[in-house]
Amino acid sequence: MSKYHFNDIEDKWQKYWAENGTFHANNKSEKPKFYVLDMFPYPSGAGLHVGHPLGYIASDIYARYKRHKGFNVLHPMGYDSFGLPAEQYAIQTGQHPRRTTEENIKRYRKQLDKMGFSFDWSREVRTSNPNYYKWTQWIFIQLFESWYCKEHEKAYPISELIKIFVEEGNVAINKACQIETETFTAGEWNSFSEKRKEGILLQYRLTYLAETEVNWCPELGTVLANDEIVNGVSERGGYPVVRKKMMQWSMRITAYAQRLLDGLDKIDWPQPLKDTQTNWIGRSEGATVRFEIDGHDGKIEVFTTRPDTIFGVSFMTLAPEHELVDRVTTMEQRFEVSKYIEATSKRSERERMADVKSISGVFTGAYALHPFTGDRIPIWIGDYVLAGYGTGAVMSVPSGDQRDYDFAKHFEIPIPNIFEGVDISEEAFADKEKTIITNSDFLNGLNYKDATKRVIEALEQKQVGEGKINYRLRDAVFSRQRYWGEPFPVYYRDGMPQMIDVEHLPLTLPQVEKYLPTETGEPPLGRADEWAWDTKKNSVVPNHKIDHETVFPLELNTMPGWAGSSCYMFRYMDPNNEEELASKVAMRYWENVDLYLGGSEHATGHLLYSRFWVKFMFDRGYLLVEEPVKKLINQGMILGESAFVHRLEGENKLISAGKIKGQDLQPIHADVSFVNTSNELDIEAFKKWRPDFENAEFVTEDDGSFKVTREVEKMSKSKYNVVNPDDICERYGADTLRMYEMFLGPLEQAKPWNTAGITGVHSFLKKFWKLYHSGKEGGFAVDDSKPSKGSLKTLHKTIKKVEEDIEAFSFNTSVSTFMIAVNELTTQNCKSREILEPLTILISPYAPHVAEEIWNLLGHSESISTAPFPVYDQDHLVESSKEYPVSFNGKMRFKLELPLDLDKGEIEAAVMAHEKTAQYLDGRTPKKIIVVPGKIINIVG
RNA sequence: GCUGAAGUGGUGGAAUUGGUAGACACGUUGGACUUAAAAUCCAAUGGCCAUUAUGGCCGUGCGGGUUCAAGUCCCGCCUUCAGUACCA
Repeated sequence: MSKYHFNDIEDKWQKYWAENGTFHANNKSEKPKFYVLDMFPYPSGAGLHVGHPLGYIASDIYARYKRHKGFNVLHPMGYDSFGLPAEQYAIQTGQHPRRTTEENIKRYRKQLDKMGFSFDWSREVRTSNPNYYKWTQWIFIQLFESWYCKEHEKAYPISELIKIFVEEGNVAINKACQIETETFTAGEWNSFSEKRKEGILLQYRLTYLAETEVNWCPELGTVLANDEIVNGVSERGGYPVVRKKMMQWSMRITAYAQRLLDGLDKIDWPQPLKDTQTNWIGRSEGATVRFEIDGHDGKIEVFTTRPDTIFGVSFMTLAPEHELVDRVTTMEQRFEVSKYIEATSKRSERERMADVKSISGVFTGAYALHPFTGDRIPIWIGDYVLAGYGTGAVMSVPSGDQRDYDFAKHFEIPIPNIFEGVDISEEAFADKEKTIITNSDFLNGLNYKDATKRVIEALEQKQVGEGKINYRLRDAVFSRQRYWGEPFPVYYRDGMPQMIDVEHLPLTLPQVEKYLPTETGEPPLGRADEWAWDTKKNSVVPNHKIDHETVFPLELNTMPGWAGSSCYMFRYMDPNNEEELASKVAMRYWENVDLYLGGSEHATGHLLYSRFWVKFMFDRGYLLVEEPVKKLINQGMILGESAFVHRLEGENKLISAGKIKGQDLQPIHADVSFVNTSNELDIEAFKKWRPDFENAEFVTEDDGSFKVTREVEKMSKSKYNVVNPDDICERYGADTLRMYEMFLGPLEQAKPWNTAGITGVHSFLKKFWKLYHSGKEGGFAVDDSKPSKGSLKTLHKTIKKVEEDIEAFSFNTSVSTFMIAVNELTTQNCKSREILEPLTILISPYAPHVAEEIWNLLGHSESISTAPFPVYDQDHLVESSKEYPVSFNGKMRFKLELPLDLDKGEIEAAVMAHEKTAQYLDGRTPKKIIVVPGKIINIVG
């Protein structure tokens, strides 16, 4: 075999790896462990395009490298197989989502196998598999059975909370944990009915049922989380979203806000991603203040980050949805107010967001009382105040906040100045650092920091407010009105949710006729005939048996997409365990993910929820670590280069790119497979694909070719710019694909795919192959000859560089290093086993198939994966002497031939002794000479 | 608006701590082999000027600064991309 027949080699080794279980990780090993994980894919019907495997290739390179380095590597893969597309396909075709999902998974697996990844497939998990989602349901039950103690910043079993209620009521615990519910004594608690007790406990559980205002998407017939909405429309499909009140399961992620923030310091994640999570959590320090209402027993509570400006308050503003609006509005203003509230409620979220500039509001006629001066402060309603943040009410300080300022100007409300030496005639003054408070009684003359401290003390003393930390983070709605998701292990007795006993899990999805919501607006599970829970038999029974004594209705909602992906990384450690999510032994060994690769789009979804669940599981002792992932890398997206032909507006005439000059044109996507690397369109293929252009006139270039224009867009089927990895593997081989994807540019950067450049990497692999096959008649020729000094240097230079590059995830530059090495060794006609064997190991993480084949030809019976990584030997990098360039005023002046065994001082002395050197052009003498071995000598003046 | 990242040849991109800018690859041009094409190999390739070999000047988005020395550090701008957005 003298030619590089990549297809044969790849088939052979993929088969060998599968048969020998080469990449099976063992839970018991003397070696140190290393856990490399990819974000598992949703198996979509479109299959993989060349963009998808980028991260998998990078993680695979790292996994193989770590194996060479002597680690026991866990590198699993699975499928996030619950999801909306399969359900929508089911709605259209009536086919069960399980079936389409399984078909898609088969296709994915085939494509992944073709690329030669070193996944341990024996550990595969699928979120839609009952053996797996049993554990998702189990975690849900644990969350239900837990509450969060703010005082200790930790989750505890709900039984401990009940004990506290029985013994001392909830006054103390509410105060300590900053929970605001009705208070009761121990005696009262004990006299409550079971139902009432359950209702109270529900307000403390980490997952709870509550009527919440949710983002309802009528088109999708479901509720969406904040991170599933982009620009006011659904992320999937782009449908409008409206606010609606519904009874929903929620996750009390807000309990963990501070710990989620603190944990970021301990993990090695990209700074932009950490910043996104920090912003999302949105911690702000300030105070709550309670304003009494004149002639009314209610109080308006506000949150402010600027309590120091409290003497600048000239009005209060409530969100239109605020519960006090109705109660405080005076008779005179009632008409105006209801008119305003109706108008704002009609405006969709999207309009409200788009229209930030226009100011609207209405006076309620009521007045609040200033906590210190007792002044009457008018209470207004304005839609610039959001119901969902803080308390939904603000104390408006027009001199210190631009929005308050604009509102006051618009409605001609006074703007008292409380800042010393500041002109507020044009705009508000919001610079905390330069603030000196004036016209403010006991705060006069103080800066922001001192004034804040003083005013909080005063508020607390008068019991009208206190210092408070507020978070932007909202509790996560956990219910979805869908079929293709995890069913809740929940039935309802007397309207109160009850958990199904853990030993009767999983609760599996029932059959339904259609996957649409019911006519009455219930979720698809409302269509199931058999969806009731028999508490005696502990099994699902037909709905007509519901008697509310022993048989109860089951929850109709299913869980959201992120439920299954929050703890899956732990299931890989022990995927077939029937008793636990994973055994303690396995978890103690694998700890958590050492390296996680995936896209940055999961910053505020999966990655935040996962951290939340893991912290909870840690609190309750089910997990031994507090963070799921130690190091995370966001790979950049590979974009597509779409091709466009241009049609003359209103005519059946297509204009080649070079003939476009200012005509009215309509760009039309052309499939990129009809376009060659010089942007020439295959007109016949295009006509066949779009028969509507069969008779179109093609205005070509002068040479008769028809050219398209190119544009970089997201790679997608609908843009006809998808490049299929199978085709690339067929034509150039998986090794070429893998190396080329790495060579394309820095891993973390978004970059367009361009097949044209692939020949460079492909010819490198051919050269690499030829390095071993240049014997007589092209036979395999490696010998035991002593390597030349040059070859040794090439090898050790390569080891050093490649090792550094892999550790820094600069996979693109290490491919260049290989190219240089192979070129040099070819020039040197190197045949020495001492060089070529380690070189093979170096390349194997990038080009595993060809390396494995060569390794085999070199006479090894074991797979190359277990070979030890070559050790770099500095001695071989250094020659006996070297010509040193000497730099001088930044420009190279001359070169000096010096032996290399000199130390720095000796080299400096040698340079100083050289009479021409020791002077600058202006005659000054350098004070110091800096020697950088192997590179340059610097003279410092 | 806020936060973050980034601006280097025709193109993708290298450049370790401030130390020969443009590695490596694509593309382009020329050459070898071939009846021819493909494949392969060799050479040139930032710009401008000079050319008898040796050379010279400019050059990392723009304007300043620090330094013997700046793509890299500092100050002030411009542009692009991403995230987020009435968060009190």
